[in-house]
Amino acid sequence: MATELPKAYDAKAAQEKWLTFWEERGYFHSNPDPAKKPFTIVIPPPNVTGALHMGHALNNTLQDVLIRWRRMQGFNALWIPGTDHAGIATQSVVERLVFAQEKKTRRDLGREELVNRIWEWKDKYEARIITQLREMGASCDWRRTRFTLDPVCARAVRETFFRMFKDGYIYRGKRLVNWDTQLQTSVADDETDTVDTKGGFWTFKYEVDGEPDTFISFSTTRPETMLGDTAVCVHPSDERYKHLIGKTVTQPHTGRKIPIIADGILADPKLGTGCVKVTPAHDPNDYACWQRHPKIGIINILNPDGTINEAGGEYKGLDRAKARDAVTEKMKELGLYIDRADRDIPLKISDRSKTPIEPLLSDQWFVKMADRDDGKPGLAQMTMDAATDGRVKFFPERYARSYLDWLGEKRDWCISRQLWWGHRIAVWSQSFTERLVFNFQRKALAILVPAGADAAYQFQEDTLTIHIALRADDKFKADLENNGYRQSDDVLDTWFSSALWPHSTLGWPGPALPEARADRTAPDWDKDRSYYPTSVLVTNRDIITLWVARMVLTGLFNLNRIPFSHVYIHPKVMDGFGEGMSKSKGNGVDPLDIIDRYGTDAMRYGMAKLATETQDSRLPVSNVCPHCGKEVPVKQEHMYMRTKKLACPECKKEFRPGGPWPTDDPERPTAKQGSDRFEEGRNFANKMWNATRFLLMNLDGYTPGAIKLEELPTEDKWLLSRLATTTQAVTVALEGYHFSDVARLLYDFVWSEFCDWYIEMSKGRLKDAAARPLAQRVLAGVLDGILRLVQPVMPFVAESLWHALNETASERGLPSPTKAEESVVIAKWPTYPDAWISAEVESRFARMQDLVKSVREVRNRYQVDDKTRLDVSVKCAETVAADFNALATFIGPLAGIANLTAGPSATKPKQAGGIVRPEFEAYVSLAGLIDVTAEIARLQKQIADKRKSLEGTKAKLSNEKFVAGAPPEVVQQQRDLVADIEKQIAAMEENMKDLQST
RNA sequence: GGGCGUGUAACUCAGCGGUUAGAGUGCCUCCCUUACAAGGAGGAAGUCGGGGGUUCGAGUCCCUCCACGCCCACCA
Repeated sequence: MATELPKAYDAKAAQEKWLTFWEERGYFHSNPDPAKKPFTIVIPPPNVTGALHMGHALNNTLQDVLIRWRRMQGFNALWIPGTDHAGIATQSVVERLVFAQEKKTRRDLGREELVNRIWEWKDKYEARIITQLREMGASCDWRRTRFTLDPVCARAVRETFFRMFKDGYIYRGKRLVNWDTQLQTSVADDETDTVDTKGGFWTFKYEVDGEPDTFISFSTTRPETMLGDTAVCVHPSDERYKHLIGKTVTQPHTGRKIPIIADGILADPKLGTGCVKVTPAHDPNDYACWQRHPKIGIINILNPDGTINEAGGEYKGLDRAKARDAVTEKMKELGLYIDRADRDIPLKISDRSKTPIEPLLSDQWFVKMADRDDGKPGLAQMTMDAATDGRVKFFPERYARSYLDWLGEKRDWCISRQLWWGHRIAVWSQSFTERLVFNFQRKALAILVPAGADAAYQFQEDTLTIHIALRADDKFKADLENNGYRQSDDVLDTWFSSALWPHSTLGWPGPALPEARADRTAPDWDKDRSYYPTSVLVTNRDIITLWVARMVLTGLFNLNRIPFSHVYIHPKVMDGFGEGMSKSKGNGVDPLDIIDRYGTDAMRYGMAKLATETQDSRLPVSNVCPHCGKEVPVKQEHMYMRTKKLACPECKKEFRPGGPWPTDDPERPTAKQGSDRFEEGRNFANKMWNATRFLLMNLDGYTPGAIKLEELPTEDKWLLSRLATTTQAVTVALEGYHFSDVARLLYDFVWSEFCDWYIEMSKGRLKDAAARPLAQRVLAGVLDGILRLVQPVMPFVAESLWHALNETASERGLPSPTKAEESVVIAKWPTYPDAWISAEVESRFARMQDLVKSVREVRNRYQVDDKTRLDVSVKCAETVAADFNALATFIGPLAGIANLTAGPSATKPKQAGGIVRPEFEAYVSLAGLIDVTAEIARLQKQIADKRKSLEGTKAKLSNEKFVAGAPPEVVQQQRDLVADIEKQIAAMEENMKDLQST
């Protein structure tokens, strides 16, 4: 006797149970295995800044679907999890926290202490992220969990930096950074906000040297930068100024003679006066101009605190705002001031200090992307080639373009960051004030650094600095430090370590050095390299340039092999108003809210469903009232924490809208969020649960056995045809990363075909002792296939049902039964014979469905009693082919079914609705119950519609161009259609006559 | 400014040159029928953003306009 399942699927219980089960069995752990082809994915490591959001839920669900599917297909599937230290983001989160709690800045704490605090934070959030991933069902190999700052990754970073440094790909250069004058640090672009601010637009003039009364005028929004002007620039083809090019002007505040130059990129004749002052050290465009015209020079006028430095002469020490006034005043005195206009100017503000950013020139480390003339490959070109020659393929293809366009600029990559949280740059430097000393030290290096040491040097001529990079912390590091060399304070850009992720996680460069061995779970590159290159990278489009391109770059640089052959870019989850989700907007949704309310399987199904080819997808959410459970749709004003309380329209009690609230409020609980987009998945899981429940209740006396297709009843043949078709389609969809199709195909087959039709039809057979064994085998066999197909997307419900089924029917399957695996996770991905797919059977079945639907329609329209309903049903059933005798119990007990035949019909199931002949007769015989007038009107309209479509089709066929131009099968299709419509019209007209005669 | 993408039912989305444009949710009617009310049966609901064009044939391809989203650049 089968165990009876509870009435509804309990997602929570299943999740707990199977997570433990899977892990105990070690299904997700992978070891190199020469007998199996590897299928590898590395997770895009989530930042340890906080909790996972819906974007992660989407990203990880899709990866898990692929991994679980490939595992079933027999691949050696490995999914490597991990997290990213996310330099700036994490450091600033912790700095803010420390300041909020202790009123201490990072300077108060010091480097070591701050870094310790961040490690504590990291441990906490990493654990939380891993827990969340596990709860989403991610089948990662947890024993291989990596962190971009752990010893294994650190070693890869150090090695890569060293190699690039040694080969001259890494160099020291100048760069304008966003300088925060209050925090006295540089900040990344994404740590700044640009706001329109009221400002001025000043116009001044400089007098041309040697030509009294000849002036050249220009405009600026930042007059104080005149102190750092090193040129005045016009467009080379601008007739107004052509004659002045090559002459000089005297910068009045500093007395410097500066040239008038021509630069077609910087100067735009149509803007302002057509002439522009050039301040290379304090403006990105001017800086670029200087790079094109290095002889004009570059002068930094700012101290790190935002005051003017000695280059500003008499203005030295003034704050930049005061300097602005003073400089302007001076121009007025000299009669060189023209005017000032009010103007809204975009002002960059530091996110953290909320003070204006100053562009400031500083020394930074760069990776050179351009082509080289020494025979070594140019990194950008090399990386581009991998995509153009198809070694790396993008899905959808169009994203290759962002990758190529961006790399095509071959802009150098600034890799140093003035932060404390990250991989500290392993370069020891010393600057000298005298060239002689510099040259001497340079020669003496051979003595300082012993032969055979893994060290590389660079000599920076402009600052008389020697840079020494070390491959590891060798013994002589102390000697260096004793001789005045200091390790750089800077750390590497986070993307530098993420760029190595596909090979650093596998233990490259191996074998492990002592510091890496300290990590007991360290991978072994010698063996694990067989997982490289990985199979597919699953990520979103925002980081194609920042991350994807750089992984390809370092993969090629370090290993001369691409890191992955496919890049699948999935859509973004937007809020209900079409905007991207972000912390600052406060419109994010917590996946745990969704899991809690709908179950993990439902969340995963929902994620798969929205992963369509082209579109970003909106996720409108509701606040679920914490008091009564009422769903209150989220409005835009609820976000950004603008609405602090909401009253439930149902129970009138107050709560806070869901969102990232900094503190709890016992008076006003925060609502969890829900979204009806996950109901489909929840219902689907429950549907499968109940289909299995039904089967288990009808499995008494089950015996396994092979089936022969030709001996099966039509509905079985139909079901197997649909199963084989669906299985093929799902496999193809997975191969092409069409996750939405996967979800839809599964849903349609299981619900609309297996449950709605087949199970209903099987009920009669299950009561019939003779027919019962076969029906049981087919049901069990098909359900077996369904669970396998569903497992990658909805593993928890699949596993629950798999085990339930194993209890009574552990031997099952089609066409021949086999012993089921102990878990659906490791079951084989199904394949079925092509020969099962039969258009003829499907068409016959469709005809039957049409008839049944018509009867139902009539029944519904006229609320007839049971006796009459039976009459209609009988009448209908009599018209159905004998091989559908299973219908007996489906539409009503059957009496005297004759060998009536209904040939194949071109009608498809979805075209039901038109009333066809046989059952029409039946209900016409119920004349007393029918509203004849209404029915006639209805028919008339239907006939008119048909006529119209008939005419259209006929017109098409009488068009010579169509007959000649369209493909023959299309023409034939149209001819069939005409015949079909004519038949339908004839039937309806007959119906009409019948009706009129009543 | 450049690039990419999107406008299809009340909402969220499929549909990728060829029958009468589909699904889920929501809505309306009936049904607690021993798998499932998280269910069953049926129904209403769309000049496929506007305008041109190509084609025998256009949600589907081209042009253009209008809205929206994302990325990159720029705003002396």
